[in-house]
Amino acid sequence: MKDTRSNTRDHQAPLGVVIVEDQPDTLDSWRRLVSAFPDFACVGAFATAEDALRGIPALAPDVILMDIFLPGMSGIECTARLKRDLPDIPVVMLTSSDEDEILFQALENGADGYLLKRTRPAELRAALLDVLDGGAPMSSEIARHVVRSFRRGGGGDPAPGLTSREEETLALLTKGYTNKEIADSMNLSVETIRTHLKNIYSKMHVRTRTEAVARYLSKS
Amino acid sequence: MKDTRSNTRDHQAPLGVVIVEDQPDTLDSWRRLVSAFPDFACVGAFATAEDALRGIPALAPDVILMDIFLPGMSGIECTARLKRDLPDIPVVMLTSSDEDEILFQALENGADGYLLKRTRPAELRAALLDVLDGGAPMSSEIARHVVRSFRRGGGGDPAPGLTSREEETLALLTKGYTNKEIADSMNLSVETIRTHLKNIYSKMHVRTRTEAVARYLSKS
DNA sequence: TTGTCTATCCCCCAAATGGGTGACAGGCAA
DNA sequence: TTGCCTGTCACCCATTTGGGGGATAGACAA
Repeated sequence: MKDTRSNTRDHQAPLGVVIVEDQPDTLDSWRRLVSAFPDFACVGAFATAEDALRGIPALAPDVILMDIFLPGMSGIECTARLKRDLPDIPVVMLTSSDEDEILFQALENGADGYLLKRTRPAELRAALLDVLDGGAPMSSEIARHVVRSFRRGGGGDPAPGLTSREEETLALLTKGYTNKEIADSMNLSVETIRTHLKNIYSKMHVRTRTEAVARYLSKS
Repeated sequence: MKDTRSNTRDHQAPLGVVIVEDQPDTLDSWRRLVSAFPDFACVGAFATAEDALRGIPALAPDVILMDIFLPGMSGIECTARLKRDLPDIPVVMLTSSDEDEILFQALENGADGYLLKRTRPAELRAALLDVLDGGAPMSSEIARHVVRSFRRGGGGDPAPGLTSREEETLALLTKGYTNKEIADSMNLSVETIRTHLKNIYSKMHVRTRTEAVARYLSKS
C-alpha cells in the first residue's frame, strides 16, 4: 500500500508532478510554482479529465495535482478513476471550492489532500512532501470543515441538512428497525422509507444503513 | 413520546400494572401485593411471554413486572420485544436470580429495574413509583453487582459472551463495513463472517447487523 | 407564473443479508 | 478417549437492501 517509489529514491531525481487544470493561466502559474522547487518537476499537464486519464499512466508521476471544476468529467470523477487504476499515486485536490459537499465527495473518491488555490508556495511544497510521506495535507480552513464534520458532541451535527421526516427515519434506523418496521411506525409505505433512506445516505455520505447508524451514534 | 396517562393523571385513577409470572402462587401473591396499594391496580397478568406479548398492547399498562424464568420464551427476550413495540412502558424484572449474566442480559435488553423476589412491599411500591419517574430501581444487592461490573469491565459489556473472533467482527461491523469488507480485513471467507454474525446476533438477541451496531454503540 | 423543495409512492434489478443446516480440524478439559 | 468449544468454510433459499429510474401533489419563494 505504500509508495515504494518515494521510499527508494534519495534525492537523485526530482519528484514527478502532474497537473490537471483547464484554465491556461492557472495551469501556467502552478507549473512554474512546482518547477521552482529543485526537488520537484512538472512531468505533465492536462486540461481535461479525459486527457489526464489517457496520459497519466504512461507518465507514472509521483503525485497528481487536480482541479475540481473541469469541462466534461469533473476532477472528482477523474480522481475516482485514477484511484482504481493507480491507487498508489497520491492525488491532491487544488481548487478554490471550500463547500462541504464538494470536499466530502472529493475525499470519498480517493483524494489524498485538499488545498485551496490561494495556498502559498512554501505550503504547497510542504503539502507535496507530506502527501508523499503518507500524510493528508489540507488547508487549515479545510481541516476545520473536516474536523467539525467528524467531531462528536457539541458543535457538529452528525447528520446535517436532513429534513424532519428524514430525521425521524434516521432515529428509527438507530433503533435497529427494518424498513417495514419503520414504515409501520410512521404509517407510510415502505417505498417512502426507501426514498428517505436514499436521501439520508446521500447527505451523510454513507452507502448502507449500518454505516449511517454507526456514524450517527459514534459522532453524536 | 411520553406516557401522557401518568402525566395528566393526578391520583384520579390507579396506575395500571401488568404482571408476567408463570408460577400461580407467586403470581397471586404479587397481584395481591400490588392491589394492596391504593394508587396501583393490577390490570393484567400473564403466565407466558407469548401471552404477554399478545395481550399487553391492548392493556396499555403504566408499568410491567416481569419474571425471568418463564416456560418457552424467557422474560428477557419478552422484555426485548416489548421494548421494541412499547419503548415507553417501563419493565421491572422481579425475579430471584442474582446471577450477573442474567442481570446484564436483562438490563441490556431494556429492563428498567431489577428487583429480587424477596423485596418487601414498601420497597416494591417505592420502586414502582421510582421507575415511573424515570428512575432505575434495583435491590441493593443487585446495585452492587452493577457497580462492580462498571469498575471491572468499564460499563457492562454490551456484547456478553462473544469469542475473540466474534468481537473483532463486531468491531468492524460498527465501522459500517459490509461482510465482504470485513472478510477482506480479517483475511477470511465471507462465509465465515456470516457464521460469526449469526452467532453474534444470537448472543446479542438481535436480528440484523444494524440492530447489533445500534445496541453496541448505544450501550457502551 | 414558474421554479424549487418536501413528501409521498411506484417499478426494476442486482447485490447483500439472514436463517437453516452441515462439515471438519484443533485445542482443551473431564 | 470422548466430548465441547472455537474457528473455519460451504450451500440453499427467501427476504431485505441499495441504486437507478420516474410520478404526483402541496407549499413556498422568486
